[in-house]
Amino acid sequence: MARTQRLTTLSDVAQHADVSLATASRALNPDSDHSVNAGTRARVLAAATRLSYRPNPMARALRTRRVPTIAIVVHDVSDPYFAEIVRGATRAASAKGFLTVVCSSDRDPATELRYVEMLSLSRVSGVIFAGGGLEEATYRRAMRGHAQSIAHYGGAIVALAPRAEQWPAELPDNRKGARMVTEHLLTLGHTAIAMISGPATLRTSRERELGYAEAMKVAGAKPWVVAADLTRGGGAVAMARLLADRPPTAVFVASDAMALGALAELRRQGISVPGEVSVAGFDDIPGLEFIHPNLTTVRVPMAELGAAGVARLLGQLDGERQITRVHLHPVELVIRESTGPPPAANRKKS
Amino acid sequence: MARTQRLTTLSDVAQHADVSLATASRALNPDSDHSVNAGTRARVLAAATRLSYRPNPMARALRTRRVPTIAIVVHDVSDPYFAEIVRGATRAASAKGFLTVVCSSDRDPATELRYVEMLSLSRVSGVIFAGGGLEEATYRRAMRGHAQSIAHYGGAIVALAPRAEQWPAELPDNRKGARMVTEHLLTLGHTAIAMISGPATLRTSRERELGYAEAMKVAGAKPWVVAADLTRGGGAVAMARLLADRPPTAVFVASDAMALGALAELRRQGISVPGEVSVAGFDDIPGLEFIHPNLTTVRVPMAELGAAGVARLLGQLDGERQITRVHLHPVELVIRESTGPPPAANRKKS
DNA sequence: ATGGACGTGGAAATCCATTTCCTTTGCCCA
DNA sequence: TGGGCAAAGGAAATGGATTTCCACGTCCAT
Repeated sequence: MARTQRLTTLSDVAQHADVSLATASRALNPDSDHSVNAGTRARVLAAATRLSYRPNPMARALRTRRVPTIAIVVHDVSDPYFAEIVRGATRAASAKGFLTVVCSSDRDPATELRYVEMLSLSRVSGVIFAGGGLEEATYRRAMRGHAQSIAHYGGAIVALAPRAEQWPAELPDNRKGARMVTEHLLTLGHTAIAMISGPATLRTSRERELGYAEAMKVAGAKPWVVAADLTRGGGAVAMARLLADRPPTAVFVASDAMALGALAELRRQGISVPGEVSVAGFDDIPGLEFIHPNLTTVRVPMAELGAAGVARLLGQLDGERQITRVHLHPVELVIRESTGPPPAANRKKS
Repeated sequence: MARTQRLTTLSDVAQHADVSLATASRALNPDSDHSVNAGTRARVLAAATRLSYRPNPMARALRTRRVPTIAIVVHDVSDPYFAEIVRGATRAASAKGFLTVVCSSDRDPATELRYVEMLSLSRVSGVIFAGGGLEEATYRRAMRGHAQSIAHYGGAIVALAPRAEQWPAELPDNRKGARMVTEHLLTLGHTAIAMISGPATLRTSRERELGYAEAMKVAGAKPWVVAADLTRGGGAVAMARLLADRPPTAVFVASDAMALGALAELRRQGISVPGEVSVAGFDDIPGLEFIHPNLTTVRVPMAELGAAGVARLLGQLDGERQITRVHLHPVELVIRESTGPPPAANRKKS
């Protein structure tokens, strides 16, 4: 097709600067332990600029056995939670000269495994797992195999959600966040507080349930958890189920996506929020201030999580010593409009 | 850190199969025009399997000057419109054994240009531009340079939004969609129909404005366009501006993101939708059915656009003949709750 | 019988930057 | 003044696959 034109190589630069290949390389990579005379370096740099030299990433990758690319595996790029993480990660990565490949498994474990194998074969510098993994034996075995081969060639792995695999991790403080938001509801006077949680197989769900249960226990209130799909639709279905049963005065929803669905279902049934039922979410995805009522939630620093994952990964590659396996990122309660005191009738009871 | 262990190389395979390096390579890549004896090939294949040989992608990339990855450049991964496109593209790409790198410029032209240069140096197989470009001279010159070097090494380029550069493109039928939605509002009886459009520098905005203007002209109504940032916040600001001026009875907003902001502003001011003002969006981003009122909009097949972009790109790489430079994808009017007849007072007037 | 085509295999060049080893030079100190 | 050492430069090996060029043998046609 299009004729491939020869770009300027290091040896062109070396010739123009009248030095050897080795010296040219060293002049351009000052990190090396081999020093270069200031004058010589200046000559090389000048030649490089003049010829607008760009090192060939493939040659460099072949020699250094490292691709300047990191991968990020998510359940769904279209989910704002993951999208934000990706945003933070790509920004941090590109600042360090790394490209980011995004692999979206669409919540299918087989797809995820296929991706990870592909990544391991491509010898990416590292893989960031933004979402949780399954506990299932086949999945875990396959994943362990891939993780091992990644480790074999010197690739790094970082998780941004709690996982069975004991990988280095940058995690939001799920448990504390759940406790905080539940305490907020309790303080408002609620006692019939239900929780809509994610799938039981996900550790993130379990951590958030734990925080909720702790706060409820301290207050002497009875926990009441419904599991749902981690999507808007899942939230709507779960809320319908709660309402059909014995309507709570407050609902803690384990993710904002689900909370949006729950809110929609409440409106569909003409139930006022927070007048009759208070709703709180988790994550603080962007745009919550544009929906009605503005959702009370727990802010998870998603973009920061992504950036921290990249930093951690790069640190590992540089052979930095790992002090702790898990870094916990603080979360913050954001009180907006969707939570308020329970209706008078209920308050009397308590 | 982790000692990088030597993996089996092609020369290991060649030794075990007792053939030369060249023969081993040819046996494993049957596409070559150099034939290999069936028996010999079997020996090589057996050895490869036995040693669980995997070709080193870096070495291969260095030699063939091509990496099996395609890049997709977006304005903002967190924007649902782009997220959907990315979803469609990555899925299609991975089905063909390609990885996808996502580059999010965060709406900064300089960042975008940096990315594109990086991509061109990395010799990615192709680049998909999901968003529009600027008209500004400096930007266009730089972009032309990068595009040329991509073409030089045989990389492909595809656009998913109208751009000044005459690249092969898979585009939504913006003009028709805008016309359709405007006609819908006119049919409902509106005449004071304002449009909140995106930045004038974006061709997508201009195409949508064109469709709107056409429909308005046919109906003998006066067009009235306000430009805004292509974000929720931008939509809110623009709506506030419209309301402060001379409130229209209907507003066509050129993107759902902006429409969400506009809707929020209307609610903030206590204006009922569609009772007092009708609102229609564009794109049909996912989740619209969970916001209130459900937004009338124009469905753009975003994921399909992404997939079509990948298919087009791969076709180019295979040297397929391009019949037409631009493929137009049909859009569809989706009437939901946010549009209705104008209030009685206004209807009398008309 | 000879020239040419074709099928099959190998040696070596190639892609291009990084990194070993050396060698040379200059300086300091004993 | 000679030994030791550091600084600075270069030649060549290295990473691993693809591809070019060449050689050899076989078979068909002239």
